[in-house]
Amino acid sequence: MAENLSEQEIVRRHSLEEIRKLGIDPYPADTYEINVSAKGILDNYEKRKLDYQNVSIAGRIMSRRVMGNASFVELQDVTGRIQLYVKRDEICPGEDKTLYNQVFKKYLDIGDIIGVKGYVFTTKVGEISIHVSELKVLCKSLRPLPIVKEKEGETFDAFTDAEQRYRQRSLDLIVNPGAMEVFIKRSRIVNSIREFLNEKDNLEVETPVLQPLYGGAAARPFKTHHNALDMPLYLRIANELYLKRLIVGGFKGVYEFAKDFRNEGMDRFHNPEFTQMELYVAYKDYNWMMDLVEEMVEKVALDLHETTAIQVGENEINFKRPWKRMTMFEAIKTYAGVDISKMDEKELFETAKSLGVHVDEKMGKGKVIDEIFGEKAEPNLIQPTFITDYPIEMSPLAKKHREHEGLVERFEAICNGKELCNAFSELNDPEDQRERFEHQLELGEKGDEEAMVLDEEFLRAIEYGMPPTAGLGIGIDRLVMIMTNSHSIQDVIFFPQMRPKGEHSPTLKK
RNA sequence: GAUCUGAUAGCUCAGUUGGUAGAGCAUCUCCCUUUUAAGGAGAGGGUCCUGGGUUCGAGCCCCAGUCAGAUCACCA
Repeated sequence: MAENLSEQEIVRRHSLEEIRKLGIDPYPADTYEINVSAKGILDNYEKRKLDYQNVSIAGRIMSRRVMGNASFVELQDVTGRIQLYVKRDEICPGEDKTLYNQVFKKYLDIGDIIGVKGYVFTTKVGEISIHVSELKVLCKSLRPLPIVKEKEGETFDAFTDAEQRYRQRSLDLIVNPGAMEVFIKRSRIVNSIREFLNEKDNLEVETPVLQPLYGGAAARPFKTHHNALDMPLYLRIANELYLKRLIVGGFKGVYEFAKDFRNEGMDRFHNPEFTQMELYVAYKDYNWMMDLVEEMVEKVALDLHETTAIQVGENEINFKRPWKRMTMFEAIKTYAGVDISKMDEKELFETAKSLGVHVDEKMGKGKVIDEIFGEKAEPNLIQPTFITDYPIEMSPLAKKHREHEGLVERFEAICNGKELCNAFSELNDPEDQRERFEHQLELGEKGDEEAMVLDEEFLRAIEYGMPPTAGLGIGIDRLVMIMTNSHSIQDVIFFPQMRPKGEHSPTLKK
């Protein structure tokens, strides 16, 4: 074991032992009372000096400048950093100078966690600091920390390696001042949505993650096994079919922030587990749902940024209501220059090929339309836009369009060239639903691995009768990416899935 | 899955035509009572991602692999 340790790790273990020998517990159990934050002091000290005569604060040592019998320390808490002025004769008022000379100077390191008490003052050079009168070791750190420094916006020795940041998120959060920001915003976005939906009298619910049949989306699932029941179970790819059963049961509006799992590729837009918020509201349709989505996302933007205009990459995106609305056919006509609304399957294939859109013989009519849209129209949709009325083949859970044959009452909101949410007037005709499932089974037999399976329990539920219902699924990770101008989904998920690597690979020990 | 790029000290990175492995910070030692990306001076620290190959000699060239990033394809 010991021979694997670096010099610095050995030194820190030695310091730990020395601290113990001096009778100091390097990992004390009792609470440390804190009455102030780093940011609080920096923001308010000038105005309210008297309030900072007896401060108590704890945090991590991020830098240290020892000047003999006086030292400067940067202490970091959750709000930021504050400088400490540690003077030997202040923390060691008697003859015994061990706490300063031994413990503080020799055995404490960058990365250790300490608690201090003292008063706030301004140094000669004008930096607001804490004059320390008491210092307590709260946690000894055994690994050296990357030292990131900043001056006038320039960063030195930044800990930027994306792989390291994702694999060691704790470290990322400690040393990169902006790292917490995105996750705090994520939490605020979720709160904002929850607040919005609760306000409108919807009920937050929880439905199974482990499902005997997976459904509600076109995707390949993760499969697992229940030992006692000796049966396969699937990690949910969506919770749609369960939430609709609750609507059958009589709830007016239900929603769930659901972790969904899809056994597919990973890239900057996809993580195998991701969060989706699904909402179902009885006696409403997709037009009503569009209004709701606009209102909700506008509120999220305002809650987060106090403006509806948000810079995302090179684009400024404005979520102010109302958003543009166009049918899928209109979008294709606008951006690809062809009117496909009256075309049969053969004409569609020819059109797709002439547009240079990748199609193959296995694709049905709906799939071809979707391909054309996805390649020609979607990337052009930067400002939030509702695309409505999708081909029926692609939407086995959506209600047939009240006017147009071959279409369903479905919309997606597209933003920055990517889908933001997906919604429809939910199919509540049980016989139609059964036929759609059967069609999916046929697709499955032809080798479509993402085809849905027939869920008899769900059919039984809607045979009792589900009121007309509007349903919505909105990708929370994607929304957070846009709202925080994050380039990759890995930047908005604390622990994105990574291939195990090296000696610390999480392997099962049996 | 495909293509391109990358992996060197705790961190950020250099490393020339193939010829003793480098810097800054961090660490260690000494000095120092208001410094600030780094107070001053000195010292130590390496599985050059892994495994083969070519060569008198490989961090560097060749082959295979691992992991990551970017782009593309599929999915939210």
